[in-house]
Amino acid sequence: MGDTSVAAGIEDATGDPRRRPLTARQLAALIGVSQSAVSRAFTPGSSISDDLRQRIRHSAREFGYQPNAIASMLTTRRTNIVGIVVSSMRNPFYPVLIESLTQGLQKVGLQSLLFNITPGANVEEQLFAIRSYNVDAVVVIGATVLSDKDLAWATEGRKSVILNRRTTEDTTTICCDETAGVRAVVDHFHTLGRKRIGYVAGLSKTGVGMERHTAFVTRLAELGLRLAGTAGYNDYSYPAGWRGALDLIPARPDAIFFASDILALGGSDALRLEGGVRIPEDIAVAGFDDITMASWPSYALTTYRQPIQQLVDQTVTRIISSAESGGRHVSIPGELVIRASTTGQATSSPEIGHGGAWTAGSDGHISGRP
Amino acid sequence: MGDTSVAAGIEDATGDPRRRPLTARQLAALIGVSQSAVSRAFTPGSSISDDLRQRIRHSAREFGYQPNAIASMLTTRRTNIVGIVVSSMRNPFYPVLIESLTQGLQKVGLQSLLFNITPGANVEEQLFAIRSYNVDAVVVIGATVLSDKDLAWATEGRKSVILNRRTTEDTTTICCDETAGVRAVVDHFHTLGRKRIGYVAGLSKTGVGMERHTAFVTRLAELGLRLAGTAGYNDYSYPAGWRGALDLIPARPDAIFFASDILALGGSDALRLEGGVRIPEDIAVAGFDDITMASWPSYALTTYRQPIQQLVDQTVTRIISSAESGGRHVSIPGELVIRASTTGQATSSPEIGHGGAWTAGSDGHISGRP
DNA sequence: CCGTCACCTGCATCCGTATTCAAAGGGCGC
DNA sequence: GCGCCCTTTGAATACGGATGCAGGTGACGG
Repeated sequence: MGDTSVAAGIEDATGDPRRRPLTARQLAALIGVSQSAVSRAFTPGSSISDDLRQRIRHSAREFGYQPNAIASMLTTRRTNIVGIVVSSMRNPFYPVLIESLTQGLQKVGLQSLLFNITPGANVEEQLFAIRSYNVDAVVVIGATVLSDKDLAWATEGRKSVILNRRTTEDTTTICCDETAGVRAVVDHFHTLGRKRIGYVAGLSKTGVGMERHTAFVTRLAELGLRLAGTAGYNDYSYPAGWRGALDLIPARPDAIFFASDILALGGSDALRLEGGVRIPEDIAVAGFDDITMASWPSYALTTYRQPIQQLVDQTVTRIISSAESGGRHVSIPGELVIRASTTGQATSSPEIGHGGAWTAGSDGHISGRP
Repeated sequence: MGDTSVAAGIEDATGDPRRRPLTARQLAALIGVSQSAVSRAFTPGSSISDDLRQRIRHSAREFGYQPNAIASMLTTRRTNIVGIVVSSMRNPFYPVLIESLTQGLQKVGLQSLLFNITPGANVEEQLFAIRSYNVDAVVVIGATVLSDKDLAWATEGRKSVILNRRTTEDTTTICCDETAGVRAVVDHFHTLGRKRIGYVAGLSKTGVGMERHTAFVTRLAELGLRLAGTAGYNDYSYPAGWRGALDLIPARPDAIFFASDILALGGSDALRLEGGVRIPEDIAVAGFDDITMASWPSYALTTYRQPIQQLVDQTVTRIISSAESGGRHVSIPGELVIRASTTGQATSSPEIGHGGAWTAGSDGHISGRP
C-alpha cells in the first residue's frame, strides 16, 4: 500500500546539514511579532491590519521566508492540488487538453498532480496515492483503463470531473457534444452528396467512442444514407486508422468518418499511399477533435473541433464552486471545421504563432531579423 | 506571493459534514495498539514485529484506514513529489518524454507535480509554488522561458535535473548527445553524396538548438561540405519548419537538416506542397528526435532518435541517489534512424501496438474479431 | 537462577501553520 | 468621563503521523 516506495531510499541532496528554510515562528521572532501574525500576513481575508501585513511581507522577502504549503495543508485540510488521471498522452489531443487544464488550474491557484495510469501496471498503487495525497479534486481524462469501480474509489469524498469518458458512477462528466459533432460531420457528407459512408472506430468500451458510433449510425439512418462498413482496432492511433481504412476499401465507401483525428490521419495516409485512393475525389475523409495536425496542409482534415477551452473552463468552474458533487452531465458543442479532405479546396500555408524570424549566412552566424 | 489563490474560494464538496478519514490514532484505539504502532506498520524498515504489522495492516484494510501523506510529509520532510517544469507540450517530443518520466518516477514511488510555465504568464507565482510545495526534486524539461537565475532559484536546495536545456548554473543536465547526433546525420548526408546542405533551426538561446547548430557547422566544415544556408523562426513548430524550408529553396540545397522533427515535418510538407520539390530526389531531409510522426509512412523521416528511456532512467537514478547535487553533464548517445526521406526506400505499413481488431456489418453492430 | 541483550512497544514530543479565544487598544456616542 | 463595540494582536491548541527514548518481554549463557 503505502510502503512500496523504492524512493524510501531517496537521500539528502547536500552533504552538509541542509539549511532548513525559515519558519513562520523564526521570522516572527526576528521581527518581534507573533507567529499568528505571520500566518495572517499570508492568509487572504484574515484579521490583520494593512500596516502589519505589509511590514511582515516585507521582512519575509528580506529574510527569504515562504510559507510552507505542506504545513498549511495539514491544518486547512486543503492541498490546492488537483489530481489529473490520464492513461496515455499518445493521442495528440490529450497533451493539449492537459496543458490547457493545467494552466487553467494554475490561474486559480491550483496545482496539478499527474497520475499516469498505464494498462498493465500498478493501478492499485496509483489509486492509493490519489487518496493519500488528499487532492482537493480529481480530473479524469479518458482513462478507460479504469473500471467504474476504480473510478468511484479514487474520487470518493472529493470533487471530481470526468472528461471524455462515460461512467455509470454519480459524478460530473464533461464532454464535447459528441452527438452534435457526429451529426454535423454526417450532414456535411450528405450535403456533399456522399452516399456510402464508412466508419472507423476507436475504443469500444467506456470511452466516448460508443456514443460517436451510435450517433453516426442513427444519423445515417435518419438521412437514409448507407453504412458502407465499420472497422476498428480497439485503439485510437495512427496505425489503427491505417488498417481500419484499408479494411473499408473493399466496401467501396465514398466517404469515411474516423472516430478521431489521429485515426483519420493514419487512414488518410493508408488510402493515399497504399490504397491508391484520392482524397476527397474518391473518398472524402473526416475526423473528430481537430488536433493540430488536422490543420496541416498535407492532411487538411475536415473535423469536428473539440471546445478545449470551454471544457477546461467548465472543469475549473466546477472544481472551485461549491456545487454538490452529484452527477451532472455537461455537454458542450464544438465546431465543424471544413477543410480540403472533404471539399478539395486548397488550404493556405500554416502560420507561425510567435517568435521572430532570423536567418544566417553561410558562415553559420545567426543574426536577428525583425 | 502565496495569497493569489482564487481557489481560496474552493468549497467543501459535500453539504453534510464530510466524514473525515480515519486517523492512525483512531485506528489504534479501535484495535488496541498505540498510534506509533500504526505508523510503524506503514513505515518500511521500522521496528515492529511481523505479527503486529500484519494485524494492523489487516485492520487498516478492514476499517479503510490510509496513512495521510500530507501529515507524514511534515515530519519526514519528504514529499515524494517531483516537480516537473515544462513550458509547452506542443512539440510532440515532450508529451512522450513527460509520460515516460512520470511512469519512471511512479515506479519508485514518486509523484509528479506539473508546473506549466508559459511565456507571458505568472512565472514568478509558479516559481514560488515550486518552492512552497517542498518537492523533493525538480526536473526541468526545456523551458527556455526561464532565465538561468529563475532556474537556480526554483531548484535551490533541492535535487534537480535539467533535461534538454543548457544552463550556466551548477546543476545536473542530461541530454541526448547532440553533437554525435548531428554528426551522424551530416555524415549520412555525406555518404549519400549530398553536397549543399541547408539548416533550419529552432530556438536560438538556451535550448539545445545552439549546440546542434554548432555541431552542424563544425561537421560540415570537417567534411568539406557546403552550408547552403540557414533559416529559423525562433520556434520549434511545424509552421516554423514550413517557412524555414521555403526560405532555403533559393539557396538550392540538396539536403536540409532540421533541428527537430517537428520542424522537419513542416519543412517536408512545404517543400513538396508549395515548393514542388521531390524528397529525397531533389532534397534529402532529416530531423532530430524521432517523434512518432517521423515514422509515419507519409513522412518516413530520417532522424536521430533521442534515447528517451535512458534519459528517464538517468534522471530517476540521479533523483533517488544520494549523489551530491553538483553539476554533472550527462550526455547519452541516441541512434540514427534512416528512412525514406533520405534514401527513398519505401517504408512498411505502421503496426498496431495493442488491442484486438474488430469489425462490424452494415447494421452497425460491432462484433469482436480475434 | 540471574544478568545481559536483542527485540518490541508505547509515551511524549515535534514537524510548521491555521485558527479559536481572550485580551488589549482605540473610537465614539451619550 | 464612561461604557460599548470593533479592530487588532498574541497565546494556546489542533492537524496526523514520525521518531527518540525508555520500559517491558523473552531468550540465552554462565
